[in-house]
Amino acid sequence: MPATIRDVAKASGVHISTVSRTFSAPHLVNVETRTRVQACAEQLGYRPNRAARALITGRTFNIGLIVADIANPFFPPLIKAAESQARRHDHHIFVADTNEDAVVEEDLVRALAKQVDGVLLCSPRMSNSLIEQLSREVPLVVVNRQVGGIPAVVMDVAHGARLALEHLTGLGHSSIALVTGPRGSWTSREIRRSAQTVARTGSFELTVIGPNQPTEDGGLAVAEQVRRGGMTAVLAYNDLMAIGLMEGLHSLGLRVPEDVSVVGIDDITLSRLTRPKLTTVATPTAAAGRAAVDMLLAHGDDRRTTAQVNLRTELVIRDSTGPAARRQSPGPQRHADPGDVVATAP
Amino acid sequence: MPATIRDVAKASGVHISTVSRTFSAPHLVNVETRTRVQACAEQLGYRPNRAARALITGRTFNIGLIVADIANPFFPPLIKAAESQARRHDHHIFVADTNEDAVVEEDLVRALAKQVDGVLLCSPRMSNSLIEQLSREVPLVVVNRQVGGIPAVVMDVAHGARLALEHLTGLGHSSIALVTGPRGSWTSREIRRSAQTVARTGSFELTVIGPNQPTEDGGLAVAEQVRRGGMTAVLAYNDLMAIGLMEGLHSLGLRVPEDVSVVGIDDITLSRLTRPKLTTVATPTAAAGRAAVDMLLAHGDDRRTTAQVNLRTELVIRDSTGPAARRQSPGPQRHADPGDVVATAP
DNA sequence: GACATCACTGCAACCCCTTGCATTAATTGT
DNA sequence: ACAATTAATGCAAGGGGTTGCAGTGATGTC
Repeated sequence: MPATIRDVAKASGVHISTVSRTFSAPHLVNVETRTRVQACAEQLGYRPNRAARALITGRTFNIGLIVADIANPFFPPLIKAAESQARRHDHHIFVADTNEDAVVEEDLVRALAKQVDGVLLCSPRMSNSLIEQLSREVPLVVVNRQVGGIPAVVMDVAHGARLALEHLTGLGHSSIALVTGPRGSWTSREIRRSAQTVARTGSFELTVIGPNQPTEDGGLAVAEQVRRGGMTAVLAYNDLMAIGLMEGLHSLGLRVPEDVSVVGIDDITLSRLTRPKLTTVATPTAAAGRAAVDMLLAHGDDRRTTAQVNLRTELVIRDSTGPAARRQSPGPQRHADPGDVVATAP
Repeated sequence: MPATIRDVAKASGVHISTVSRTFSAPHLVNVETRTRVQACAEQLGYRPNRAARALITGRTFNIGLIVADIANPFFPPLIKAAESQARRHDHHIFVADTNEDAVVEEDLVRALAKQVDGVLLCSPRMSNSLIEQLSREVPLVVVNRQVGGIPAVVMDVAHGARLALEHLTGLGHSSIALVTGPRGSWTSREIRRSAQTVARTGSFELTVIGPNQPTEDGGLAVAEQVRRGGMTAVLAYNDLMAIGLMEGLHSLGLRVPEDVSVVGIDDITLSRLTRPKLTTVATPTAAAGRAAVDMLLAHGDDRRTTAQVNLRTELVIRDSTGPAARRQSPGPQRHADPGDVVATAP
């Protein structure tokens, strides 16, 4: 039904190649012809078929962006940043949501493959080998993951976790729970690895709880375990879980931070609105989105560019952490009076 | 670099049409040949090029979904519902974000046009005529908008606004502000139209403030105007604005609901976490997502299906509304003790 | 044993567009 | 005035697939 290049050619009495050039290389066609062709095209409502064009040129000017859960406030800033960076290079971003499902994830990469110039795989849940295989089908940049020689943007959550734990031990906590994320999450493994390393110093006892759903419900679900285990502090895989956990603790009659201190990771905007405000490890999500787009686009021009971008995280101390209970400390200590106290990573 | 159908044909010694059938109509090819072809394909890492296939078949099994702001928690439930409904029909959803920009919106529809079987246009900001024009380039379903004969899914926010205002007048408010949304928003116009109709009964005075950015900042920005105007109640275009407004009022020293009552629209999850919890008009976002996908897919099979789906909204009374100030009422009245009181629309 | 039927497979046109090359006409240089 | 450019356009071969039609051999029917 929509007009094709042939219709326009017929209407304006020129060969289709002339119509084609009118749109993709206007300087090659005489100004008179060009205006006539444009007029016909306009009147017929003709638009070049981008899919057909891409079939030949190999460029779509689209970028796919796959996230584990679009409802997680962690992602929007990343997506927005990627979008504006992409727009700067005349590209569009298509977002797809995997629902934390590795199978859906694979499916989506394949669905996007030939419709985009490359895919940004954010916090993927699938296996390394599958990622490597897919990277042979479509240019890939992974975010929050390290796999083989694939371009990656990672955040040093390991360091963030260390900062968080040191903050907690500094407050006198000696029994700390680590609430991990979903199976397949590289970030979760990194955090765990880092936490176990820190724990090996012997300054506190670490209890690992997981894997869990990385949502508020997931956090809420472990509240009971934390209570039973008698831990006085918790580091959660992300803010959403930390917030859910705080709710759960509250409904169990435990106060935060008087009875239990809670630290999240991500620093989503919501973490500033909870009561108490959440202490958390801030991750540079916008920077990650920009960097990922840049890597993908650069990777097209010259091969072998920077294979990995590392971004630093920092600890944002708010009100959900305080001195360990059962100590002679004079009650909850409040940080971050008007603004936030930020301990920058080295 | 990736293998094409020709490579597989050569490797397995058959014609490309046989390879094609092996993947798109396996029952038409002999089981021996088929397995041989599949083996070759597997070994070469061949995947049918979906873009090329779509060029002929006209079907991509993808659906585009365009939203005004992916960071607005209003959208994720809609997106998720659309996704699961789409998956049920073997389709994938690609989401694009317009940043509340009508020009970007148009651009994105065109970018998606030939990569998808249709586009769900959620809360569009562009003009009716442009929407009609675009609908000739790609099948369209609009959500939260009525335009010409284009399939639409709308929510009766007009009724919701009426419920909210009646709730407020019932509490004795006689000076109410309506904080509208962005220019170009059909929903905002509907709310305004409805509010003005209700106001014409003379039971209260309505002050319209807007247009505004439909974000927390947008809400925060009008707090001062509300204070100066002396309104005792506000109906905001959406929850995000209502929440921003509450913050703004708080920092101006006004209490909610004692000094000012606030009602939002959407019932995003966040509205249950604020303090006080937000009274709001709940919109059936998930149902809208499902309905939109259904309409798009049905529209393909037989023409002239239901041209419009209307969804009902309801008022959820929480803690951000109370009796009007400067009355002899005995202080803030609390509704919704453990659960929420829901006043269903007729 | 002649003929219709059937299961496979190949052929070639086509989807919509781009692009290297050839062709033609107009312009420039000397 | 004639060769050499240059500008504008047409031609046709793709890009990676699908699909109606025809051809092949084998099987079934009576």
